[in-house]
Amino acid sequence: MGRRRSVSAGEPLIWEDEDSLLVANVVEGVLKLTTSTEDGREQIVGVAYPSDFIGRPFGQTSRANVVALTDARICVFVRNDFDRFAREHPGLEHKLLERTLAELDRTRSWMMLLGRKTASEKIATFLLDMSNRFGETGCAPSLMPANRFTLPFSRQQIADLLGLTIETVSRQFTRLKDEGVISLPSRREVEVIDRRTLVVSAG
Amino acid sequence: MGRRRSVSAGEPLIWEDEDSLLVANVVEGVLKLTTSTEDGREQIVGVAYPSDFIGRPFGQTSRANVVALTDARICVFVRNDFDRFAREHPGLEHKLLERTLAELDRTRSWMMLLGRKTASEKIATFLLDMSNRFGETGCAPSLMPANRFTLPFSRQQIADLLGLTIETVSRQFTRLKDEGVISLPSRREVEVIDRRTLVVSAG
DNA sequence: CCAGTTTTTTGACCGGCATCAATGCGGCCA
DNA sequence: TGGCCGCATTGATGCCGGTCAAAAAACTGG
Repeated sequence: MGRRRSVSAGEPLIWEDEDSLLVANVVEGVLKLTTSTEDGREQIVGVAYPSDFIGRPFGQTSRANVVALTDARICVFVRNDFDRFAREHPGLEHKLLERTLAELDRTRSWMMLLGRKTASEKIATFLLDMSNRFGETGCAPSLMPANRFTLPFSRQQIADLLGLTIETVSRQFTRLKDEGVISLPSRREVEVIDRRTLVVSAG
Repeated sequence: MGRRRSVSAGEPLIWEDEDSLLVANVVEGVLKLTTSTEDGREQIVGVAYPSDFIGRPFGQTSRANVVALTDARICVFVRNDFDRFAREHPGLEHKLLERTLAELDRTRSWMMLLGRKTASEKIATFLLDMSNRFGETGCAPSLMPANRFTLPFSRQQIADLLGLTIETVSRQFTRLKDEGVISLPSRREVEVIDRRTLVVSAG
């Protein structure tokens, strides 16, 4: 009953389709969920990776914008269909509940970062987070964090994720590079050289 | 199957009880969920009001601390019992899912506040939030925000909620008082005089 | 009602991050 | 290959909010 769809990097997802709201599952790629103030300040409030669920079932509509960070493939459902199907299949609802609870946990730990951490702590936490996220590929999940990975974010997006400005993000990156903690083979690539220092300075 | 329990203001909830984890429903009162760094910085990541669910069902354990802000009554369940019961009663799981999704929405909009709003915007947003929250008493829910209410938070707790220091919170309060936007009959009481200004400055 | 304690307010000062501005770099296409 | 455009880096400066310190106000128990 789901319809496959491709979205290319930078493309926003519109959640109305033939006058019915949608929900979706991420099959491949990375997407961002953002909210913004009227004067244009933006905050990334969530990041959706493969197997993550996006959209808002059951009545309410969250007004988060969804934009693909990389080329992505998603599996779209008409919300009313999904709602009905979910109610008839408790196993599905249970899985969705577990995911939502896990997402809430992650979101709450991110609140700690936004409210209380310094710029350098934010960057360190972010890099470790990325490292763990992209280490899950291959064999045992999350046991081996990746020492080298490609960021799905631009500098501006990292800033929007961490509640900083692009300049501060850039300065922190070059500082870590100068201190030999990381190296930056290219704009989007990071290599973690001194993980211990990163862990300590993550706060 | 739930066991009633009273907690007095300031008392932390311990989630282990006879070597089994717990979950609970708030019956009366207000509680805070916090996380903190090793060096003592604290962030309130959630506030639980009557009818809210607290704790972490299904396997995972979130290491948020729960402390009662006011004297409170809660209804406690042994987690394993709750998990089993929930799986056998899809209606309950559905309700819990709806609540969790709503909580996730609220948490995400709080991320915007933490990451991108200024101190005065944070305070204005907070006051409007409180006003709406405590206006729901009586007749039609959330239609009439309260112009006068009692905060369940100390200044320090407001700071921990907004990602500020107690001094900044205090200064913002006195500024709003001096500008005639609010009045402060006592430490914990607030009267909103100029709601429009508050709405505008909430960002 | 008063001494003692905690919470809040106020003040002086400072620093981290934002802001504004300019330069550098890489990718893309003609 | 060269020129352009968007993104990223670097630099100079300023301000908001944090820090440190002290005074004031509000609770507490005797």
